[in-house]
Amino acid sequence: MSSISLYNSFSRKVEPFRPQTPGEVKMYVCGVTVYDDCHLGHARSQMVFDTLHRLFLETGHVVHYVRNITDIDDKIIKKATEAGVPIDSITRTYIDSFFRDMGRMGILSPAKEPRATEFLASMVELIERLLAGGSAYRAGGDVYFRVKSFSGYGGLSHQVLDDLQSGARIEPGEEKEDPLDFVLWKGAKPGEPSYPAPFGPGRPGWHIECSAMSLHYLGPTLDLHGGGMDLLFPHHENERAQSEAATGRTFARTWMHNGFVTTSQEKMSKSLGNTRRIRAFFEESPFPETVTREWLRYFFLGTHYRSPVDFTDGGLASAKNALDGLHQCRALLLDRLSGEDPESDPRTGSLLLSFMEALSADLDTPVALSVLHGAKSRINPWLASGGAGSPPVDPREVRALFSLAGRTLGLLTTPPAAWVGGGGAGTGSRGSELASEEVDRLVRLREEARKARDFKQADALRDELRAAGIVLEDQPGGSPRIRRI
RNA sequence: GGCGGCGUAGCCAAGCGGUAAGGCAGAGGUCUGCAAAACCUUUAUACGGCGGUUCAAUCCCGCCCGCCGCCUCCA
Repeated sequence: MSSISLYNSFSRKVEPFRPQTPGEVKMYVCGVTVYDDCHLGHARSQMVFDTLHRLFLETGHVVHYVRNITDIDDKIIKKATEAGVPIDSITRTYIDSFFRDMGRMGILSPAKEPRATEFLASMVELIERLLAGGSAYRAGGDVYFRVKSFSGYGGLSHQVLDDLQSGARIEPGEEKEDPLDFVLWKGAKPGEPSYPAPFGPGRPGWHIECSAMSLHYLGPTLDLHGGGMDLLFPHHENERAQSEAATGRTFARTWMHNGFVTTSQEKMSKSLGNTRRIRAFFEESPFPETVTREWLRYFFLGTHYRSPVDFTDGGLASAKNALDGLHQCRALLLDRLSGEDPESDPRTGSLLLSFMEALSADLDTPVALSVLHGAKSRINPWLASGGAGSPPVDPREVRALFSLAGRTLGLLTTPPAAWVGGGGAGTGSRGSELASEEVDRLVRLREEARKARDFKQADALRDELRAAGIVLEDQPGGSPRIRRI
């Protein structure tokens, strides 16, 4: 099995991935702040790390995967206040929404999904350690991290302190020693929700939860820490500073950051108001959930994780059509091989090897997909001939490859009978306005016309259905296949 | 201003020193009453521009042009 190499944001190089304990991976990925539904940016990020998670599992690693849920945050408080409801009614709503979205996308659950509210004590303890060590100080009711006390600051995001200095600001009401310093604990103002702490009631700063939770579950040194590119600075830089200041150990050996999803080439973000929600994508999809899931996954996996992906109808249509071809091939293949036990399929072979090599090379999913297509074009002629002669590649290896794609990429898992081809040119689909009884009636009429060789009438009926979003595909014997677009 | 990324066929997208993977769309064909679907074949003297290094550059270096991101909450 080829070894896995990954791009490390810290060194800015692709390096062999070597966990502290061979065969065991401690990975921590930043989850979401639960004040709104997740958008496609979150979808891609979670999908990238899900793929990595699956790759580790496939290569026999034990994976200690932790993904946090931020349920203490100013935006949550603001939303709750505006709605006049308790904070936990907001967080409960969006935690549910988050889990529903992850489920829809087929994201494998991490081993642990801690929430910030469950780790207040650990955070307080960590802050006290920093205070005791001189890395933090109290000012007003707040506690700040003293950035200048950590010599490696800026090392992760490759920022120079002086350059950062010029952009940093002190908000009104803050009493920082230095504009660069960031808050570890925010003292509560009158009327604000708060948690007790030795240094006064308040709430934790944004970064401290990740330090506390990862330390708790995974110890001082992570093998891998991931998140979106936008978390590199300041979030990850600050996490690293406070963690290393507290433990004196390397916080993360490998840092991974995924690229953005854009619309009209612009970053999709809540502040720009150009987001597209995951739930909306699924709810508006003309396809069943598992089909939509594969569709979205294929779309994102078609671009390397560090590059931006522009979310367009054209790209979506292309992804759906490409997937259709793979599914078609798989359906024929499974049918052909139905008498043979998949358990006896080969475990090795050049196809399987190329696929794994692609994934192992810094998660090169586009190349992995091309391996799938390559297998398809080699096996198709044999399949089309009804399995005559000797196949150009071992069909059982192709079956094994498709199954491998299912385990690692979450693709080609929908049963052939449940796959829905076609369409995909944009979501927000219309669906058909025709009731199925009406469709059946028109199809029957057309069949009668065809039998009578009244093709003019038959074609008119077909056109009518087509206009209503129903495409008919005649089959050799029997009734036509009905496809909704 | 500081730091970083990107620019490859109509569109999307790999490759990153040895002479351009893959997908979508298009074209032609097989099949079909005709279609659709499926299948087969086909589609870049060439990688933003100009210099340089090299036996050899899309891949390395420099400059230029264009686009994007981080530096503030953000996956």
